[in-house]
Amino acid sequence: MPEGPEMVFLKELAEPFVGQQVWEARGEAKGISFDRVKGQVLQDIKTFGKELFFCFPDFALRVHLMLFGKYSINGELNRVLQLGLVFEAGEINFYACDCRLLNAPWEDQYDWPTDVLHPAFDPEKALGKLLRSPGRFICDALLDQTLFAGVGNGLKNEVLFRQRIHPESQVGEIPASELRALIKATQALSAEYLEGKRHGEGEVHWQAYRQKICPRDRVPFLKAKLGKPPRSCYFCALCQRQYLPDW
DNA sequence: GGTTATGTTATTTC
DNA sequence: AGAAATAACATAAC
Repeated sequence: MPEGPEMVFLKELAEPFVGQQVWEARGEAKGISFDRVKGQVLQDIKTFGKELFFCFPDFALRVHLMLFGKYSINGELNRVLQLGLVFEAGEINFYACDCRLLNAPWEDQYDWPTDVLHPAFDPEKALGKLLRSPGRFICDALLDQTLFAGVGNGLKNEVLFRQRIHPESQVGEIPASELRALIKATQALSAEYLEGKRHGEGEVHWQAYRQKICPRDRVPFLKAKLGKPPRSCYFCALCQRQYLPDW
């Protein structure tokens, strides 16, 4: 479920509830006073990276699907309900996820344009932030939500493959032009996946992530846990260049 | 039954 | 104290 484009898509699915009053709020999520939510009018739905926010006048309900999160709109799943909101137009239910209540002014905690899908995402600003840690591996940097909110392990692998960059390349050794292209490709691929969701193309068509053979070189992808902390990387030893210091 | 996994955060360790 | 490693959590598929 949980990379940025999926969350924007979910936001769009839930948009019919905006402007409606919560008829019932329930679930097992700790730290949420469901009494406080009942009767409130949903003002807006926002996303930041992989986080989804149901915005009310004095607070927001934040949902993060983590690894195994599930949701159902106008239906129920056979699991422990974490958060369920019932409106006149229907209901939305969340399971196996992290749900929290954030008190106003909660929006100040987020640097919204850091989200690669935000209209104001600024590739140059991202490049500046990226270069502050020149010694880290690019596979780690791409997953850093303070740099590229919304990028998950799938997008990470895919964009590195597309740009022909080895995951264990050191940020400071990659030419700035390549980094710029990588950042723009990350933004573009996220938008492309969102557009695919909007057109009902269920699953994303991965070229590298979870794939066996490099479609360019017809050789097996290497699969390894790289980075700190280790995360699965799928990459081609032939076409993805590794940038490392000479010595 | 064991391993793996679209992710983050709390706790422990150095 | 603070950085870094480890554990924890939830769930389905192979």
